[in-house]
Parts: sequence; C-alpha cells; structure tokens
Amino acid sequence: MPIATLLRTEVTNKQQNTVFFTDLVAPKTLVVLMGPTGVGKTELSIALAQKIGSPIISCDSRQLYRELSVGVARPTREQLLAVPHYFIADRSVQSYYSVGQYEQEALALLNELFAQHSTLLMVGGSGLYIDAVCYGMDSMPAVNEELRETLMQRLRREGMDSLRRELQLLDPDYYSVVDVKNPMRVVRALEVCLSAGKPFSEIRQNSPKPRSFSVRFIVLTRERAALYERINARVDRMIEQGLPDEARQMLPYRHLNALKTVGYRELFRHFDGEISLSQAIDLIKRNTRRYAKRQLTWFGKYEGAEWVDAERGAISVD
RNA sequence: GGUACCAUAGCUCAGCUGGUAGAGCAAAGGACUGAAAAUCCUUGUGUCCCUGGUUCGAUUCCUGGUGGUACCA
Repeated sequence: MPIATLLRTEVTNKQQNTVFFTDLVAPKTLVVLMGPTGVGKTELSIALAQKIGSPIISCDSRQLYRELSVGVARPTREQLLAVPHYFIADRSVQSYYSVGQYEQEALALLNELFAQHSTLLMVGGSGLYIDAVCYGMDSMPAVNEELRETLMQRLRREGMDSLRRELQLLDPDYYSVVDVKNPMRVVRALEVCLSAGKPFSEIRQNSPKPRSFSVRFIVLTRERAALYERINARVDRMIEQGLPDEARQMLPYRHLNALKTVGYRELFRHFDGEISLSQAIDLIKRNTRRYAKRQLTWFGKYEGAEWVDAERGAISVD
C-alpha cells in the first residue's frame, strides 16, 4: 500500500479539516497549473514538468477522450513523448464519465506518484475537476441515467415550475440557494434526492475534504485582447488541421456529453445545413472566447493563487 | 470635377413633423458539488463627424467643411 494512502487514512479519521501532519513528515505538493483555454498551458507545462521532474496529470474534461484531438487542442505527439501524461486520450467518448470518477482516479494516481515524487504537476482548465481533486466531492449515489432522462422529459413536458415545486418539497434548504432558473441544477438536485431518499443539501457538505498533500495554485493568464487573438487564430488552425473531418466522424455520437463541446456542436449545426461553414467558425471562436471568460471567473475564487502573465511572468520552482 | 445619398454604442443600424437617444450582435461582470468546453443570471452615456446659423432649445432644420458610397463625366 502506498505510504500516502496510509497517512491519508489516519488523517481522515482523526484530523478532519485541519493541518496535516503528513506535510511535516514528507511534504507533498501538488502544483496546479490552470488557465483559460488557449493561454498557453500545454507548452509551459512541458517545461515546468521537466524542471521539477514530474509527469503531467491532466485536468481537462475533454482531452480525456481518445476520439477528440484537433478540436480539444490535445498536446502533440512530441509533447506527449517529452513528458509522461495522464488522463489524455485514454477513454472513449462512448463511455460515461464524470467528475466523480475523475476525482477517484486522480487521487489514486496521486497516491501512487507521490510515493516517488515530492512535487507533482497537474495542468488543466476544468475548474470543477480541479476542485474535485483539491477539495473533494461528497459521495452521492451513482448517476441513474434513466432517472435523469425521466426528469428531463418532465422538464420538457411540464416545464421548470413542476420540477421546482418538487424540489421545494423534497429539499427546501437547497431550494433556497439553488439557481432555480438553471434546469441542470434543479434536475441534478432532484435526481440525487430521489435516488438517495434524502435531501441533496444533506449530502452536499460544501466543505473541503482532507488531502494528504498541499496545493499550490498557479493561474496562467494574458491580456484579454491577446488571449482572444490567440483563440481566434487557434480556431483557424484547427479548421486547417482537419477539425471538420474529426467532427464529421463524431456525428453518430453527437448526443453524448463528450460531444457537447465547443467546436463540435457548431460544426454539427453546419452539417445539418443550419449554418454555413464560416458562420460555424465564427461561432466556435465566440464560444471559445466565452468559455475562456467563464474559466477566468472560476479561477478567480482560488485564494492565494499566483496569477502569472504568460508573456512577462515567471514561475519560480522550489 | 459634377450630381445624389450617407456620417448615431466596438460592429450593423433605428430614431415620424426640433425637447440631448435605442435595438440586434459583439463585449463586460457573476454563479457553479458527477453533463462543467456543460448550464444559468445580470449589464446599453455614446464629443449623435466638425464648423457656423435659425430657435427658448438642434442628433433632428439651414450654410460651409471633412470623410465615405453610388452614378455621371
């Protein structure tokens, strides 16, 4: 059993949410390099990983899939060979995946790797995935896809009000804080209430889980206009590199979560004859920009994070 | 060079007969516990091109200028 696991078990039992003695024994640090899409994480991560002698643990909800390459800006073959990468292109779009699984797999991997490394590098832009690794998710009943589908049908047939009323009944506490206009939030809460047989708010602790390592957050950033220019240019490059073909091959899977992704959905609309190719390209650019902005909003919440300008900034290692 | 039309938010434009302005898009800000590249919420002050004039009052009417577009030479 890896030592980190042993220590973590001990800590979990006695020291909920306090300083970890494990840090004193053997300081384990997870460096989390995050940043909006297109800012230049990949390139920097290779150099950083080589410097600190760590593999790269990817924290990207779309680069996970082996069928998605051009459209998700997967690192190049050379980059992947330069440093060992985890969670890149190692599962199919056809398999259901979610943060919960990612948290478990990533923690297990970190346990193993920390046996050999005192510092590990995690890189990615999926905020919720970062949270899952650093703070943890509460354990909830496995997603019941049938139940979810039933609720979605109700949403379509009866509208939000019906679902809202039910949530208010089953979990008044959560109802008072949810974004009741957001169907996904309401559906998910109901889904959990119904399959767990108790209120979602009871399960959702909303407090950080003990971790056997400490975390250092680095947010790679850039002047907004420069970031947007890079994004626009990268989309053009993706089109040249064959994104339309890649998307066409994904057409049979368009209904899957993995394909609800900027770059693919706009091209699907183009294949449907709804919009022209150049309209699709413009939409991909716009939606990518908006995604980057949302990421920046999310990253803003990490207290103590170091914001590094990709053009001028420097990252000090040890 | 002549004639006509146009000049209003980052862009495309709306603004009837004079009372200092509003849409779409773009954009900005925010939320977020198993779909998260997802999903949802909020946000419109700008020398109304410049200069003179008429008027109590001009983005609106008139003069001249500047820039643009079209047609004619």
